[in-house]
Amino acid sequence: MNVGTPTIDSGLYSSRRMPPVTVADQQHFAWLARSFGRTDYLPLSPADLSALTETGEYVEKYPGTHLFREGEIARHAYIIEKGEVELYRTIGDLKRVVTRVGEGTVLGDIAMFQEEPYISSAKAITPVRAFRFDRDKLLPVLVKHPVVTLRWLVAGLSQLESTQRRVLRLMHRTVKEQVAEMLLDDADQRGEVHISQGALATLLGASRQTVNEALADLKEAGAAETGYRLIRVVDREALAEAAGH
Amino acid sequence: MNVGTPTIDSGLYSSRRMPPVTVADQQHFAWLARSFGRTDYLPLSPADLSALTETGEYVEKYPGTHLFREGEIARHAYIIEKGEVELYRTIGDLKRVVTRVGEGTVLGDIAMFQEEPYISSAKAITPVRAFRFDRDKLLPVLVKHPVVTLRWLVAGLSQLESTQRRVLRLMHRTVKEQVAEMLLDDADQRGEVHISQGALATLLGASRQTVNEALADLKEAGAAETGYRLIRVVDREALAEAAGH
DNA sequence: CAACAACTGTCGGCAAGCCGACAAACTCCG
DNA sequence: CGGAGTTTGTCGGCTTGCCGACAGTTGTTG
Repeated sequence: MNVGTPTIDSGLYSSRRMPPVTVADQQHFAWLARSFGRTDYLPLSPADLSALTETGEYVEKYPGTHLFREGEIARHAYIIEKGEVELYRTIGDLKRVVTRVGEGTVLGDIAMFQEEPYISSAKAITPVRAFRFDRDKLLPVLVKHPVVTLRWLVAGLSQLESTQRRVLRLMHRTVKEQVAEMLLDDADQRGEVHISQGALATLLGASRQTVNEALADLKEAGAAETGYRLIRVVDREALAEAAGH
Repeated sequence: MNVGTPTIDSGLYSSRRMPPVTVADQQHFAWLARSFGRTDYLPLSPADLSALTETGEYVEKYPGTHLFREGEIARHAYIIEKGEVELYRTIGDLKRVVTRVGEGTVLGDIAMFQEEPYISSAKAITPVRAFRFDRDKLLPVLVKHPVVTLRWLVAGLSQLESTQRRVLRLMHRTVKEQVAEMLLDDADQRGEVHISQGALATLLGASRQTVNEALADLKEAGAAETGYRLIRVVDREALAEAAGH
């Protein structure tokens, strides 16, 4: 989503008593700034950013491992720098996927701020690199840096909006329409989506067979192609058509 | 359409010259504080609260009138003090209900913070009294009062959580289960829900007929009773049973 | 390279739910 | 009181999508 927003605040690295700023630092700062919403709005100050980097540390996760699990007391929030994470809840012995998220998404903050158990589990799908905020360090910093808090707020609210949109996307629509729209939304630069049809079905709350049938229709219409754990967008026009504009 | 919508400024809180603190003030403060999440967590200071009261004013809305409409540039956010508001979006010529909300809910903040058009329309269902925040006044106050911002953040995030829950509630469940759960969640002290079956159907994304059939089942099971624009919970146990625990 | 696990593709039977239609009941208001 | 508008209750026909089953394909691992 935030892809292609290369807004590096020029005056950012001229700050005072900081250690020499490396290229890695610059990338890190720019990335942190981007992650909290649009950069042209209430930009984060260098002080804001460096304060944030001291509220936690980077963690790396292999596919299949958990960032956190449902029920654990939330002491950390995460922001994904690279990779893909699946959020799910277990109800009874059923696993229900809440959503899949990628680069720039903030995770676990809901529970962390309220110091309650995590509402869902977060599992790495691909290799994941994420910044882990420490609650006890973060709160004082947020109180001292209101602009960062405001940014966080905006980021949280836009996530709320996209979830509301997802509600509407689920309601009143056939699986074929949902699949088409999902492909339009989630295809990468090459027009590919790397996901198994089963996982896609879980995301949409449909059965694997029905998703497969929908994909067969889309293939026949020349809108998409499928492979092993792969769906490729061939004709965006046709997909939009199938999604109902 | 907004004919006869009285925008009443309470006049109570026009300060800057430090007015005496009245009983009404205290009630107002307590209510504002409650609305932004749990009070035992990072409590709002009196200074925080009085700062907030100067960032907007009260408005009153008759049933059927709009607090704001989809597409208007968002310059205000609202917090409902009394009454019920329906959030909906129009897609094509279809009206889709996003949600219904009541006392304590914050509205329109997503769009306001980003200074973008409102994403959905907000219409009063019952007589509504709400506090309307003014963007231009609010932002400076938030920057100066980080704790308030943090509270706002927590409020926003818990709304995100309830929306996520709603996604799960919609998926994989029959209309009967959804109706039962909705009744359990939304019944008032007398165990009554005042809503037409048609409106309930729109909320759940189902047809009126199917909802009616589900209610007939629940009636037969002795779990609920129905009347004109009214559903009464008779047996919570049985309802929970029908909802799938 | 062989065996296994995961994934894709397809079929038929069955249930949930939508739609149009219509009668009966209820509210509101002059 | 009476009529208009809204809401409830119910029917049958039809579509979507779920489920179980199974065969074929692709990737992985020892």
